[in-house]
Amino acid sequence: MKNSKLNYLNLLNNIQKEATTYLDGPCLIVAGAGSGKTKVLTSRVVHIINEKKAWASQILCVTFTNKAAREMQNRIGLSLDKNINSLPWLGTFHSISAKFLRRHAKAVGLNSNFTIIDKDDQSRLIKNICKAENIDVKKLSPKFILSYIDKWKNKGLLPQDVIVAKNLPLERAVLNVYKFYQERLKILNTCDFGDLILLCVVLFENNQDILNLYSKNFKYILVDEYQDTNFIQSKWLNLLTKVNNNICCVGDDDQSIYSWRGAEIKNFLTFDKLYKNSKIFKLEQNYRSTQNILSTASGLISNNNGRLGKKLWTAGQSGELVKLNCYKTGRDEATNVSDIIENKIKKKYSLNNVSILVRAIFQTREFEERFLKIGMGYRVVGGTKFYDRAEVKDSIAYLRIVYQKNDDLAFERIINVPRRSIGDTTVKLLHDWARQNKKTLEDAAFELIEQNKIKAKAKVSLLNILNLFKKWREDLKNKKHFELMEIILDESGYSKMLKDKKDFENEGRLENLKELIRAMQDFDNLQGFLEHVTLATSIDEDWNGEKINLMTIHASKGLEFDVVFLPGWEEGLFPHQKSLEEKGDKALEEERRLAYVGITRAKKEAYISFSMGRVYRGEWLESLPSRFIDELPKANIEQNNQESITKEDFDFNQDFEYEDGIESPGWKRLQRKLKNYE
DNA sequence: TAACAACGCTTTTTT
DNA sequence: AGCGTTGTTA
Repeated sequence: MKNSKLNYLNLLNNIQKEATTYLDGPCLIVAGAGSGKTKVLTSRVVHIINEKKAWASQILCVTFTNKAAREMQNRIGLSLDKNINSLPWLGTFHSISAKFLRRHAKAVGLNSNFTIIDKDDQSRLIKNICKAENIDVKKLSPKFILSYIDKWKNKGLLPQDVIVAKNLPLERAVLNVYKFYQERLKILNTCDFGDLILLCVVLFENNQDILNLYSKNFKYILVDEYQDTNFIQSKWLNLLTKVNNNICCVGDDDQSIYSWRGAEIKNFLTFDKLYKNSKIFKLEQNYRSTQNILSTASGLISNNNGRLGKKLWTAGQSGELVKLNCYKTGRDEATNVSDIIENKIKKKYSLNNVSILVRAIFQTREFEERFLKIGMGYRVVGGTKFYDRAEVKDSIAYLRIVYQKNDDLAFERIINVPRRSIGDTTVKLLHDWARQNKKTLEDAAFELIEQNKIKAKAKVSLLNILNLFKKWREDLKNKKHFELMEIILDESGYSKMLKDKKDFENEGRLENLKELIRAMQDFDNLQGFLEHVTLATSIDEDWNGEKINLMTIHASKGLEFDVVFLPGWEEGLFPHQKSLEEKGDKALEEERRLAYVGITRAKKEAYISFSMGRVYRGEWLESLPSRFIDELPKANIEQNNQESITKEDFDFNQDFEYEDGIESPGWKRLQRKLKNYE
């Protein structure tokens, strides 16, 4: 044990060691990209426990993604005694909040088995409200309403707290919907993402005893990615810090990229105002990237104003120059990137350590098409999530309604899937009654059947499915949750529906459901599983196999790769037009930080590229290189002559199919493969 | 109620 | 261009 104790401190540089061992009182660690912030955070936890300053259960550790949480959990587990291998209070803001709320649900008007709803459900609920209130969704779109609600929640405002100026009728209308929305959520015993955090704050503010319980318990609070917290999260933290005043926040102002989600960099920049006598540490030695990569990133970010300011340096090698390539079309870009990977990268690095980082997720498509064509393995991190697939969502909706009978959104989703002749008219009937009586759809169903208000055919099937719900709820008591899933899929006729419709896709759908049942076995109970489903991030998906990674730059935060490709550096795409239109200069700086995050993901090699035009929304658009390209320091960049790229394209005969002109290794391999099939 | 056509919106980023 | 929603017809 002595050994491990020495070990974790010896692995740190001086400033990291200071930051790790400074335990008492608030502190802010400004940690540049690749400066070992996760290492410091985990070492801190280990140090607190080793020094017997607190038990594992007295440490609250908040991260932004489940992946980050898991990684920390692993690292901490490795460095501690066998008998303490996990922190019960390590997780994302959302997962920890859910834990608080389940324990004290009654205090905020919920039942402890509340369900958490996602964007889809939110949207459906808003649509229902609009329908009932005769609001024209074309004039006031659910998306618009939701963005407002989100914004208000991030600022800690429930409907009664929102003040709208008289001359803003639109906002008043939205507020009106917000009121109904919150009311409905309560009746359905559900919360949305925003509620998880906001309701915790409400809980703590209205129940000093509960707040005291926790703020006394948490002797140490650690927060990762602090630059991306929003107002309500910062308040959440502040409340919990009340008794012990030991909060340690880690972050990097240059990596603040979530302002559109309500993140307030102000939290980070004014940390010392909120927490008096706080200590600030700056980690500036970078252990990740070569000097050239680092200088490129630094040069770029130096164009931003209002930075806290830090100078990243490395003791490592200067490495290769950062490559800057120009292509004629988006397709050329994809082709050439795949060729570079084939010719050079693949020989030196594992594909898992190669990543293509894009501004917007649709950009991955061009690359996917290329990789499919040449048979190169890839994974899209953050594309459609497994749990977003229709059949998976349907199955989960069954579980939800069984678990929690108030979940109207689940009820509505599956009541006529598979078809049971419970059509729109019947559902509307249920809706109207439920709304008038402030009850749920299931209550409405029972009541209206009683009153004989439902047509014979629908009535029979409705009774039938309601009985099944009842039976499954019984099953839940004495069967495993994944066994229940099989029973439901069988008895509801869902499996049969998929099997009967014999098209090619349904095979895959059945496979997905098998996978779903398998995935459920990783969880102890239904509640744990359902919570995972909604709070899981897209980044949580498979990391097995030798594959190139494709993802947005946002999704890449906190990750690192040997080689990074950054395509699509064109005005309008990066920096993105929409963001500039909405927020102007502020947005430009955030876009620049995004570029900075992208470059600093690279350990050994970085390739930046742009194309002179690409197909956008079905039509060809000429484009200009991104202004960020001009901001890259020339000394660290190798700019490739675009002539050599374009010439090749002019050479091949236009009569051929486009791809016939390509003689890349990947293309040749594909040809070989096709031959082998013949 | 299912099949099909017409329309219109999309693509910024996500816990 | 491609998808999902809405409207029309049998």
